[in-house]
Amino acid sequence: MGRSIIGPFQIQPRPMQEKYAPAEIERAAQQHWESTAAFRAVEDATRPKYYCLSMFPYPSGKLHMGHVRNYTIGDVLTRYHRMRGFNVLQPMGWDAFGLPAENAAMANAVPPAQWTYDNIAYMKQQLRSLGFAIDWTRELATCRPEYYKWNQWLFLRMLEKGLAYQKTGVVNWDPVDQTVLANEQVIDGRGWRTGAVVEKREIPMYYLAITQYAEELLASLDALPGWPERVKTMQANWIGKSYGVRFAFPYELPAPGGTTLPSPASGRGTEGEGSGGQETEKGLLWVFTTRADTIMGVTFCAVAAEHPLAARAARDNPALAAFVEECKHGSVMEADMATMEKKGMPTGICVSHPLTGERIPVWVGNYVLMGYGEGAVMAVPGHDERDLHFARKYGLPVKQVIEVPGKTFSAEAWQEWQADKEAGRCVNSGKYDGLGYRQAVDAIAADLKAKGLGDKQVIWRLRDWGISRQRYWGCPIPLIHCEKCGTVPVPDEQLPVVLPEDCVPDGSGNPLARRADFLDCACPKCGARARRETDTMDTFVDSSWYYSRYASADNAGAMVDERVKYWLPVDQYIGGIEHAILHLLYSRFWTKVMRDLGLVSFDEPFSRLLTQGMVLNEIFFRKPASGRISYFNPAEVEPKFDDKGNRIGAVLRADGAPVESGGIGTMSKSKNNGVDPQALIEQYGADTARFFMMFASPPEQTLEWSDSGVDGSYRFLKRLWAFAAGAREAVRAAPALPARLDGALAAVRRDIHLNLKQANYDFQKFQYNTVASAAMKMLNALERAPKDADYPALAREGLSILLRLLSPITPHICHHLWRELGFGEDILHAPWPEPLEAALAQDEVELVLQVNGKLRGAIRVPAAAAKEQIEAAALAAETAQKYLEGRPAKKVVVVPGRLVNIVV
RNA sequence: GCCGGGAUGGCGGAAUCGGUAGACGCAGCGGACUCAAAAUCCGCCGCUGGAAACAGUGUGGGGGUUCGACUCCCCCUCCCGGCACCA
Repeated sequence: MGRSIIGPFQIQPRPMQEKYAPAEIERAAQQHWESTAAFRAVEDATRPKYYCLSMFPYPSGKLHMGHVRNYTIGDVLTRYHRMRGFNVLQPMGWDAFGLPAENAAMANAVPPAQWTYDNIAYMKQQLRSLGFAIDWTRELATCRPEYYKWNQWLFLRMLEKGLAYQKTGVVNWDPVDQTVLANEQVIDGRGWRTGAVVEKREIPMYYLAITQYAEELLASLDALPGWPERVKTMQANWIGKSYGVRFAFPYELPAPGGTTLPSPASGRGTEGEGSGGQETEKGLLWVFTTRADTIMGVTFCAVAAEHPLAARAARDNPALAAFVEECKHGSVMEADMATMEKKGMPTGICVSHPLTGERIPVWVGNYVLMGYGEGAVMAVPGHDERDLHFARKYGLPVKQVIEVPGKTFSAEAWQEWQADKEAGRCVNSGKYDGLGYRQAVDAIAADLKAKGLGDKQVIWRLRDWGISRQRYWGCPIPLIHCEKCGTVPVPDEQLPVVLPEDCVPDGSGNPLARRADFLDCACPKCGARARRETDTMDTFVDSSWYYSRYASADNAGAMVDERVKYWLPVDQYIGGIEHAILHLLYSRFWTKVMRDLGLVSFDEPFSRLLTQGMVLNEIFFRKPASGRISYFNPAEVEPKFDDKGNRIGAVLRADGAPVESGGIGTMSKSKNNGVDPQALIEQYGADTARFFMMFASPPEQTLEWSDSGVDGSYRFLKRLWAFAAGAREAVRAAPALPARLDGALAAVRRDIHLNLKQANYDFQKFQYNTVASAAMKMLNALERAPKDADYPALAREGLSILLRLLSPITPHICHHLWRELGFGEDILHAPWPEPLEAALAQDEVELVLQVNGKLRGAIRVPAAAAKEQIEAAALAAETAQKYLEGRPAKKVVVVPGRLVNIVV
C-alpha cells in the first residue's frame, strides 16, 4: 500500500482485443493469482488482520446456487478488505461427514469415502473456476483422521471434566429395516424406505453438557453487536431462560408397599440428580409453570406417556397401557409433536391441589414432553389455549381465575386476553384476588415454599447436546467397552480411532458393527479383549471448531497452536440463515469449552455475522404407494398450463408422466432442486455469474431462483469491455482531472462521485446489489458524457474508480482492464477509491414542492439558502399560488435539501 | 403449533433518520443498422381516465398516528427459514 497507483504503466501491451472473451481473461487472471500466490495468508503482526470465513460446504457433488451466493459474498468482502489494507485470510474446507454419502452408497454401491473424495475434487475445481481469493494451503476435510483426531481428543477432555456423559435418548426406530432413522428420513410418521410406522426407542447415548454454559451463551449475546438482531433473538428464545415455579401435587396411592416414585430427571445437566427418590418427593407429582398466578384455576394435570405415574397407572389398566403404547408410535420431532392431534386418557389417579387440597385428576397427554421440565404439567384451561382445547375435547371443567376489565370470559372459545400477564388480575382465587401477575406469583411461591411443596425456579428450554449417531460415515466416538472395566476412554496416544474407509452401508444398521477389524481391540485398562464403540459423532461436532483449525491446519501435534491468537476470532462469518441456531450455538459452546481448557483465549468465535438468505427453487416429487419418495430436479420437469395460461401441473420430461409439486424450498441435495452453476459459468464466465448473483438481490434476503436477467449482467460486462477498449488510447495518454471542473462534465463527475459515495455506504451495509447498480450507473454516465476537451481525463478518473469499485464482484475483467488501461500492474494492490468533496459540491439545489403532501412541482434554490428564503421562494412559485388561491398558507414545512410542503 | 423473517410494476429489486415510490436491470413495445437474423444503439414502459396538458389512484388486506407513511402503531392473510438425527 501507499505507492501511487494512478500513473503511467510502463509496459506497452499488444493491442486490446475488441471482443469480451471471459474464458480467456479469467484463465489468465487465475493463473496470475496462482503464480503470485496472491491469496496465501501469512501472519504479520504489523498489519491489521481480517479473517473472512464462509461456512464450508457439504461435498454433495456439485456446487449449487446457494454456494455461489455464499462464497461470492465472502469473496467480495475479502477483496474489499484487502484493498482497504487488511491482511486477509479466506480459507476453505469440507464438511465431509454425513448422511448423503451413505445414501449415495446405498444407491450406487460406492463407499462413502470414495464418493466424498470424488465430490471434493470436482467441487474444488468449480470453486477455483469462480476465481475466489482463497488460501488453499489451509484446506481441510473433516473426514480426514488428522482432522477428526481432535474431535476425539476434545471429547475425551470433556469426558474428564464431566462435560460429556452418558444417558438414554429417544430415537426414531424403523422396525422393518431395524435401524435408527434421521428425522429427515421420517415422512408422515413412516420410514422413508420401508413405509413402516416409526417407533420411538430409548437407547444409550453420549451427551455434551451445553446446558452448563446456558447462562453464558445467553448473556454473551449482548457482546455480539456485529450479529443480526434476529439471530440473537432466535438464540435467546432457543436457550429459553424462564422464571417460574416448580411445585408438587401430593398424592397417596393405595398401592402395596408405599411406592416411592422418583422425580424424573429434570431437563438440566447431568443425569442422576434427584434419582433415588428423595424423602421430600415421596408421593409428589412435580410440575413447572411460568404461570403460577393461575394455580387456583387448575382443573387437571397431564403427564407424558413415559412418566413413571403413567407407567404405574397403566400396570393395572389395559386400556391405558394401550394408549401409552400408542404414544410411542410416531416421530420424535418437536414440530410433529406440536401439530399432531392432542390426545389424552385419564389415569384414574388423583392428586391434591397443593394450596386447596382439592382432588385433581391426572391424565396422560401425548403432547406432554418427557424431556422438558418435569414431564408433567398443571392444566389451566381457563388461561392456556392448549389446555382449553384439551378440556373441551374431554369434557373437563374450566375455571376463570384471571380477569381483564372490559373483557368477558369464555369457557368455550379461546381469546388471547385470557393469557394476558400484563393487564390480568386474579379472581376466584381466595386470598390472591386482585393481585397482578408479579405479586400473585410471589405470594403463591411463598405459600408453596412454606408448605415445603415448591419454590421459584429458573428453567431452560435448552437441552444437552446428544452427539451419538448410529451411523458409519462419521467420527468414531473414542470409547472401548470392556466386560470387566466397563466403558473405557481410548488413551490419547492411541488417537485417532480411524474409521475404515471401505465400508458400503446398506440401510440396515451401522456396518461398523460387522467389522471385526474395527470392533476388536484390547481394553486399555486390563488388556482383555474388548469391543470398540460403533456410534459416531453428530456432524455438528465437526463444524463446531473448524474455523480455528484453519489457523493451524498443518499442525499434526496439536489441535490448535499460537497462530490462532493472530487470526481468531473470525472477523466476518457468512452463511445461510438456516444455521442461525444449531451450528452457531454449538460453535459458541465449543469455543467456550476450548477457552476453559486453555486452548484459545477468545470468548466468541465470530465477531460479525452475515446471514445469507436461502436460494429457493421449486420442488417436484413422486411418492409411490409404498417405498421411497423420489425428487426430480426442476430442470427435468416441464410445467403444464390450461387454456388461460394457469399452471395446472407438471410432467417429467423423461417419461411424460405427472409429478407432484412440493412447493418452493431451499436448494438441497435431499430435495434434488439445486441448480448447477456450471452451465452458467461455461456460457457466460465466472464474472457474469458472480455479478448476477450479487445483483439479483441483497444478501440477507431469500432469493427465488430465476436466471432471467443473467443476460443483462453479461451485457453490462460486454459494454464495460467495449467502452474500455474504445477509450484505451485516450485514457492512457490523459492527464489527471483538475480539482474543479465546470459545465456538463462537472455534472457527470459529480454523478460518478455521488455513486461512489453511495456504493461505499452500501459496502458497509453488505448491500452488493446496489453496489452493482452503482457500477452500472457510472458506466451509463461515462458513455453519455459529452466528448469535449476534458473528456479523456474524466474517462480516466471514472474508469479508475469504476474498476476498483467493481473488482471485488468481478475480479477477472477488472484485473485485465486495470492493466490494459495502464493504471498499474495489479488492481489487488490498488487503494480503495474515496469520493472527492470538491466533485460533490453544487451551487444550486432542486427542492420538491408539495401542497398538502402531494407532489405539485419543484423549485430551484441556492444550496446555502436559509429556511426563510426557501419558504418565500416556495410561496412565490406559480404552482403554489394556483393552489393557495389568494389565501395564506396554514403551515409551511421545509426539509432542507429535500422538499417544501405547503398546507392550505 | 412455537420461534424468527418476508410481501413494492409483467419479473428481480431501489428508496440511508417519516420527506419526489418504482433507481438499476430483465421482459415487452416502437424505431435505427442489416438482404435477413444475431449482436449493438435510440425511445417508451405502475394502473385508470384523457389527444395532450393533467387529474385520480397505487408499496399483501383492514384500521390508526402525522403537514407528509413502503417506512411508526394495532389487527388479519399468505409465503420462507428453524424446531435439537438434513447440513
